[in-house]
Amino acid sequence: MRLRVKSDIRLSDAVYETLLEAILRGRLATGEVVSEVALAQKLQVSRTPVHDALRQLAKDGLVRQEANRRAVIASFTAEDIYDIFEMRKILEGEAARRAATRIGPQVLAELRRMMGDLKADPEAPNWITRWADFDDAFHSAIAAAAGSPRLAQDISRYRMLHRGINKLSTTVEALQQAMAEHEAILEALDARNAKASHAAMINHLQGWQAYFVRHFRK
Amino acid sequence: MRLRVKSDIRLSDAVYETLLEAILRGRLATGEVVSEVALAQKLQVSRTPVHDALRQLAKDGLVRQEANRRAVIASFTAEDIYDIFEMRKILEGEAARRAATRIGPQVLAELRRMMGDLKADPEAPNWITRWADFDDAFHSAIAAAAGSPRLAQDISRYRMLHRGINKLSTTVEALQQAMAEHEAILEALDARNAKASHAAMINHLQGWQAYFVRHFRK
DNA sequence: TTGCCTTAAACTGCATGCAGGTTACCGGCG
DNA sequence: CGCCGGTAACCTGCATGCAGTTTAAGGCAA
Repeated sequence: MRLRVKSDIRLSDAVYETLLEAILRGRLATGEVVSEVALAQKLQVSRTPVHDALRQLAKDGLVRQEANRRAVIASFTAEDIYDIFEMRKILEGEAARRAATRIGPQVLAELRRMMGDLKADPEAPNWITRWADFDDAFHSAIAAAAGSPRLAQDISRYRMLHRGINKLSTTVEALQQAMAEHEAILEALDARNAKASHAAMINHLQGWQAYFVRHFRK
Repeated sequence: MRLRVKSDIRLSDAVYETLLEAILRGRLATGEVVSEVALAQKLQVSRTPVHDALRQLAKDGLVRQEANRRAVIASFTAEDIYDIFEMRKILEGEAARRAATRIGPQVLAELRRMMGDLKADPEAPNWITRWADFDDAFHSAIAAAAGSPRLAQDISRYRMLHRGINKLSTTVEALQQAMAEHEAILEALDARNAKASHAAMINHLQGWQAYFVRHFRK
């Protein structure tokens, strides 16, 4: 692990970003215990900014940190996963509803283009990575288009939590299924149909929710 | 201001609680700049736990804290207030919907009792304080009854933000109006009518949203 | 007076030392 | 062989010193 200093002024922010990415990419496994001292050594900083960063991550729900004990990368029960998806359905469902009458045509076109590329080349070697990028762009764009900064931020938080636990290997079939659901959402947005957009998004997330809860293994 | 040491192990948690309460009670005004040094002296602790607490509050959105600058108690624009209520409508509306088929009769009865007490004695000297307690119990109970820990937590966060900016003196008339709306929600819950509960909650918050945005003064 | 510039005081972020509390290893006992 | 207890290493939370930045006060010019 290596410190990534973007344009952060505070060292503690850089540490936060670094640890966040490490967790989301699975380089820090769920349930793993990490000590401030060890992280500080790895990142070549003192314990202070590491301590700060861990407290921020604890507030995000990505780390559990009890007093006087080392931090533990959060692990989730099946109930947690279910609950996180419940929140995504509430928040992203509402975002889709609002985005239907607000999302810009050029954003829509860009999403269509990305999806078309993916569908056109299902055998590409980095297909899954590209799909993840598309998924990210797709959900972020809808969240942003809803026009509420706090809604977008909360959606981002729950998608982050989701990625933090996304260790199970999703099959290509599941992704193809998700793709079809994305397409349905895009169509509803294109038609500026708020109700249909809402329903399509809920349906999409419900499918993933069932999939994740079913394939959940500690 | 005085440090309240509940059963917190960490000093920084105690400082967090203390500052949180100070902000929510208006003892730290919005826009006020506070220095870690000054707070540390007031609370008789070193700067370290104060620093920690301020970063947590920043993550809650109650404090703005740029690098190398003193912390500023968050102030909100009219758009912020509108946005916070949008989130409350989304989250608490959904909570009411779910609570309709889940809330326990004894909880419902307790809420009814509190409301009855308030209605019976509208001239009590501490009526407004008691109303605030009731409002808190009311919304918290519904949030809890929805059965999603994360939904409850997010609702709590936005209600906290709301209280943080609730500096304008609400009139007794407005509270009476809110009381009637609460009654409507209770009736819908009592009837186990999810749709009506949802609508009543949204209606209630919409009323407050309009009220707050209208009476907003920097 | 008003505005600007200089400069000293004040403040934050980070490193580090210390005082507890926690963890883990190891030997002894059952 | 497993379990327990003691002890030593380790770790966290807090205090404090330092370096670099921000803030604010005072003086000078217009």
